[in-house]
Formats: sequence, C-alpha cells, structure tokens
Amino acid sequence: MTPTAAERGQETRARLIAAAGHLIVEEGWGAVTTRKLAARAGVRPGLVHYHFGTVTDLLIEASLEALEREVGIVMGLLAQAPPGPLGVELAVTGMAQYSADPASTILTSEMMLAATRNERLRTGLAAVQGKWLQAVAQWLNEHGLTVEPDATALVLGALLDGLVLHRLVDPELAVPVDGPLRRLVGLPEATNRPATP
Amino acid sequence: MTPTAAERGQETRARLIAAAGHLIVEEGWGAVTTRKLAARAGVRPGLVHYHFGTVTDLLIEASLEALEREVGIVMGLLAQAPPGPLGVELAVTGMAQYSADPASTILTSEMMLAATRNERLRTGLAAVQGKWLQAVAQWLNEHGLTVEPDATALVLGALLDGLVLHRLVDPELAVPVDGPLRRLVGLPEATNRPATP
DNA sequence: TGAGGTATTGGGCAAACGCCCAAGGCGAAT
DNA sequence: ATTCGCCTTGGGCGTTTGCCCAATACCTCA
Repeated sequence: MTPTAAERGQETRARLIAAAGHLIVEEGWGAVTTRKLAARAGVRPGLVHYHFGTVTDLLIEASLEALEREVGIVMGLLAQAPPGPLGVELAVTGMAQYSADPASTILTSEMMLAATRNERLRTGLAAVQGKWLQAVAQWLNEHGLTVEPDATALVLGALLDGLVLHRLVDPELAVPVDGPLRRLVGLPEATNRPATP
Repeated sequence: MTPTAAERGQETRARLIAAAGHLIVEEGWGAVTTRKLAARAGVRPGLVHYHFGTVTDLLIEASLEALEREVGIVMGLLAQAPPGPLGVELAVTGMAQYSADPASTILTSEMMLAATRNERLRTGLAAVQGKWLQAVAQWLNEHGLTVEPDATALVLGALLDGLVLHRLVDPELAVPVDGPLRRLVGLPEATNRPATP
C-alpha cells in the first residue's frame, strides 16, 4: 500500500510542475525561484535540482504541459458545438463574452515572451500553436466557413489573447465586441440583440 | 559651455530611462537589475538609486514614457492617411503586412503582465490604452466607418499585439490576414489582389 | 538478510541582488 | 572667497540567488 520510491518521485515531480504553472502566472516567468517553487510544492529546495537540471528546464516543461492541457480542453468544447453556422455563432458570442479566469492567457503571454529569449521554448510553443491553428481552421471549415479558414483561425487566436490581455489592464473596458467578431468570421449582422443589464 | 550639475543629472536620468526600455525588451521585466541598468547606461550603479527610489519605479516610468512615444508616432501616421474608406484600406493592408521591429509589442506585453502585479503601472497603462482607443475610434468614424467604431478599435488594438506576439513565436507563420481584417472593419472583399511572390 | 537503486535531507558555497551612505567634486549664488 | 545645492564616487550592508553534495532513509530483489 505504501508507494514505492519511484512513485513518490513522480508525485514530487508533478507537484513541482504544478507549482511552476501557478508561480509563472502569479509572479512572472523571471521571478520564479528555486525556493519559491519548493515552498509552493511543499518539498525541500534540494529536490528541485534533483528532478530538474535547471529552474528554466522546469519552467519550460511545466508551461508547455499546462498549455497543451488548456488547448485540449478548448478543442473539446469546440467539438461539442452544434454543426453549421449555428455552432460558429454560439462559439463566437461565447468568445465575445469571454472574461473567464485569465490565468491561461497570462501563462501563454509569459511563454511567448520567454520564448523570445529561449530557442527550445520557442520551438515547443510554435508546435502547440501550429496544432491549435490547424485544428481551428479545420473546425471553421467543417462549420461552413470556407473563406480563408487558416487566416481567420490565426486572427481569431491572436485576438483572443490580445483581448484578454487588454481587458486585464482595464477591466472597465467592457465594450461588447460581438459585432466586429461576427463580421470577422463572416456571419450576418445580428438582428435581435438581447438587452444587457 | 560646460553643462551645469542639474543638466548632467537630467542626462543621466535620460540615459537610465533609455537603458531600462531596452533591457525590459531584451531580458524581461523581472530580469532587469540595478547593475545591468547602470552598465547599459554607462553610469555607476549607485546612481540608479539616487535618481529613482526603486528599480520598479524606474521600470514603470521608462515603459510608460516609451509607450506614449510609440502611440504618438502611430497616431501621427494614421493622421497622414487619406480621408474616407481609401485611408482605412491603406491602413488595414499596411497593418496586415505589419512585421516591423517587434520591440514595441514586446514592451507592451511585458507592461501588461507587469501591470497584473503592480497597481500603479496598471492605472498608467490603462490611461494610455484608453487614449489610444478613443483616438482610433474617432479616426475610424471620420473615415466613414460608423458601425461600432469603439468595439472595432478595441478589437483592432488587441489584434495588433496578439498577431505580432504569435508571429514572434513562429515567424514561418506568414498567413496573409488581409481578408479577415477587411471583413473586420467592414470593407468589401478585395477584387484584385496583387500577386505575392 | 544483505546489496543495490532511487528519493530525500540539510547544509553550504560563490555570486548577484536591492538598497544605502559618507565623502568629495563642482558650478551658481552670495 | 565662501557657502550652498546638486550630482557623483566607491564601497559596503544583509539577503537571496542557482546549484551542488555527502549522508541517510527506504523499497526491491536476489
């Protein structure tokens, strides 16, 4: 019943990776330190450099893992959308009101900036980004949006991050963006808009 | 002819602010240190804390100053665009091919993330952002784009940053985004597209 | 039961960190 | 000529950093 040494090791690794994901968002990529990681994971500082060569190695592995999980979740949601333009409609209006937990956007932005200064992270991030782009383009295509699905997917992805980032700075900035988004994906103008309190 | 002490002081201040602007982009907000700043500015380390209370104070002042200068430049360019939809057309296609020096986008993103963790920076950044938004919305309106100029300006600004950031990670990602951008601002589809080699 | 392997402990090292300050330099004002 | 005020020097304070390592605990398997 007691876990083996190897199992405890995997548990410690996982705790450190989870701690890294939180700390990057809360303190910023460059402010995550060996001791903060250990404290957050509830382990001794020496373990950080037993399981990972450098702090940067841990940050890269943790952030890529978190991002891939996030992408998987969003793609799962997209897959549940109704077929045809109605699905796009729902997804777009959902995105327009997107004001959920900004942690994933902060993490993504931190990764992009860190990727500017680390080639290995840049490569890994580009791979995830490409996969996401291709999947969304195909999703758009399958939902009847056949005009430039690739370009539209790129713009949509970039827009999502940029929008959340801007709102983060000024939460008062609650301008509804349904209209521009609808035009972007080629949907007709909304005829009846529900009253927003 | 020899500068007074006060004049030399202003020169030193300016050199430190310029150094901070470069270092934030090159090393990341959290990795800018007293000694790196002094070395980059060509002054002694002690001077940093003579002219600025803390390193963070210097970073905030430098980044806000750089961003305001950048916004001023872009708005000057917009002011030179021809009137009417033709001006929007030129500006949009120019933005679509925007792949200029990404330093300003990196700086802006670093500021947004740092603003998450510093209320004073958040306030200052929100002010600049609001000014930019209002100016672009008015510009769009004056150029005949009267449908939701505020929302469109917000989407446009967020999109600019997001696009550059994504391209930074994957420079191969050279999908032309003219089409989605044209739809976004409500321009008709382009009829004759020049061949791109 | 003893050997072998993995995970963990706890301490430590050199370097870099933010910030501080007494002493001195040097035009400007008196 | 002397005082005044700002800027600069050079060094140093205590803390924190990334990374390392000998010793130990504990499970597994022969």
